[in-house]
Amino acid sequence: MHVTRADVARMAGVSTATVSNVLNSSGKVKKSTAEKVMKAVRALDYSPDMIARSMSTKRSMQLGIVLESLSNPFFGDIVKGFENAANQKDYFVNICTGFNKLDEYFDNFITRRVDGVFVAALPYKFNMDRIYNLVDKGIKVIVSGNVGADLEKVSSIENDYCKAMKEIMQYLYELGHTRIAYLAGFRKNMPYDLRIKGYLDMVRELDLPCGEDLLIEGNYPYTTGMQDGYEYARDIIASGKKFTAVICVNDLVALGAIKALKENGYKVPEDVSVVGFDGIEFGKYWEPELTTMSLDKIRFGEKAFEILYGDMAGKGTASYELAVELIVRKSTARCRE
Amino acid sequence: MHVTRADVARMAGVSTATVSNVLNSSGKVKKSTAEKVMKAVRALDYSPDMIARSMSTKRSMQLGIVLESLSNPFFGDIVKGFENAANQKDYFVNICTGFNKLDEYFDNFITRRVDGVFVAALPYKFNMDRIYNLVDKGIKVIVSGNVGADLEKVSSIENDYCKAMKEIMQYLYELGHTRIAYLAGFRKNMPYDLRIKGYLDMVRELDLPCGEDLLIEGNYPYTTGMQDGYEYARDIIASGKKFTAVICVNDLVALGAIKALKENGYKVPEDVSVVGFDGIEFGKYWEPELTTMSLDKIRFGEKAFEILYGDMAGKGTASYELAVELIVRKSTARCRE
DNA sequence: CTGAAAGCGCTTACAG
DNA sequence: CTGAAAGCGCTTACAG
Repeated sequence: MHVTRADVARMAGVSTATVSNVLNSSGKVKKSTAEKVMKAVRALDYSPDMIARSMSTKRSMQLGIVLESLSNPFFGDIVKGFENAANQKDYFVNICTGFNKLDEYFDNFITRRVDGVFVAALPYKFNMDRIYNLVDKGIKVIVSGNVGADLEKVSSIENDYCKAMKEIMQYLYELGHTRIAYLAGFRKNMPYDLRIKGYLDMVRELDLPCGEDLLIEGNYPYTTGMQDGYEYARDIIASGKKFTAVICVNDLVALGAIKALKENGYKVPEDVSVVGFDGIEFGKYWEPELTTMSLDKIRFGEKAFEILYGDMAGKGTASYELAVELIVRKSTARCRE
Repeated sequence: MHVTRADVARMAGVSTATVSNVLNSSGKVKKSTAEKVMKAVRALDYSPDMIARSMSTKRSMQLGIVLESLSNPFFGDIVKGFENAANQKDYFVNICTGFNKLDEYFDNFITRRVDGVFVAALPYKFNMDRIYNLVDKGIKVIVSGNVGADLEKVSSIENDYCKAMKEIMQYLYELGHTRIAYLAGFRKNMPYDLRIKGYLDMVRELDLPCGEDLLIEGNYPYTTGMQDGYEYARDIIASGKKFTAVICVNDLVALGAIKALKENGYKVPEDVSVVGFDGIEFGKYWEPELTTMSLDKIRFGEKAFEILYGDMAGKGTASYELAVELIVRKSTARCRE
């Protein structure tokens, strides 16, 4: 049979309240009593029922993390960082990865009484009102991706992508590149990618001859895998536009783009320099090794949890911006001519 | 305030039992009553409390999936397949990714009353007794990785790696290769990788001149990422052993190995052919494109859930073997000489 | 077809 | 320092 607190209490000759008190180490139980209780716990191989516990405490000790895909190791690392940090504090994390059913997840969060959720999905996938609805129900949330969320209600964690992009542009410019393409993955009017803003700002600031002509927008559903990079690069080559450098919205896109470039007779970096974002491990082994704007993905996940934890502990929402770092490898070089 | 079944019942002018009956669509409620109830549900924006529900039903509708890492997209895809299938049946899945704290997870599964768990971690990481302990507590489990588990107690899902390996060997042999190395990642005496068995069998069957000399064992902690592949390949090159083909325990290792090979002046596939396992997307974009023994990772995750679901539904344990398929690309070629 | 009531296994003031 | 009791929000026989 299933052993409960009552069994333990009976064996130890105390009340269930006392068992609770020792198990939750409230410190208000005499040492000798506590020992009796622990002995019974061990003897019966008793393990507390978290569900019953949640029922009383109104805290499920469950978190949700929602993201579209795990095919990009970038997200895998973020999940890992988040989950490990959460676990340290006795939270379990539910992974929610779906491309088309985010709404269902939000309903589930409410009905399952999760304590908090980390939304790392593409923002165009959901409605901010759904998020606020969670908050109204007492669920803390942290978002990522420049959703333009009300920071009184939800926390946020971002990378300084605008600055990062400017840094890349500056770097490329100093290498002599002026015809710099950007494989953006998203569309210009989508507000959540500050990379686009950084790019456009620099095009103007540096007075680049290409203007906005080399900003290659993405197409619905805006996936950003290797295949997409391959296709975007193939398209821009086919268009006949001239360029000597291409920045990509992430490393996967960059890797796919390099493939297309090579197939079409371009040498990387001799003919065209390529830069990615994310700093996934693969880039280091690519040929040529990928120059990338890297960030600490594990740390990103950990930090997201910390902020969420703070909010759950009553400290209120917070926002944070992670540092990114340009890692120069072999896919970029001085512009020839 | 938080709205409960009692509120709904009051508004609809029925008992809470009736509300339950319509919400669980037991079909024993008059249509007109059900409509009254649903109207109240909507009016109050009521959502059921799964925790309270679990409390009565003794089912948490939570699953666990444990794996070491998400850095390899191979696992990301498996998680995705598993999670999506689980979600279809109203299960939430807890992701448990830790390299060193598997035991904690097992305790948590019990205390949190998960209904089932999918253990996709390296078997040397845990003790089978811990798994059986879960089963004794009523938690269904499915394992992967040839743990030599008692199939009366737990389900299993495997790939036919032994056969797959033999197929690769045969393929390479027909291409004229006889000095075929295997970067095994694990040690020979570890029982859970049937690839090793397949390799050794074929070495004998084909009467290969290398004997066991080209079986390169892994070192603790037996990680199998690109860095590892890079190092294993570097080591075998340094050893001076002659080989014309190398099979790798997974694609990541293969990709790292190719990098090391190239750096040391070997051309792939002209000088040495390389084959991986898994069929992750990256291989397709590599240079050269990677020949690999591929399997449907999403399907793998889905199938694992199906089996677990069957067990949870009382159908008992089951075991399943997934088909794998050799995808020949550009990293393998006829042996010259 | 519907309702009263017991029960699921905890926690937490409150009394003593 | 310890215990009796109410409460958390559901489900499920069982009566009617």
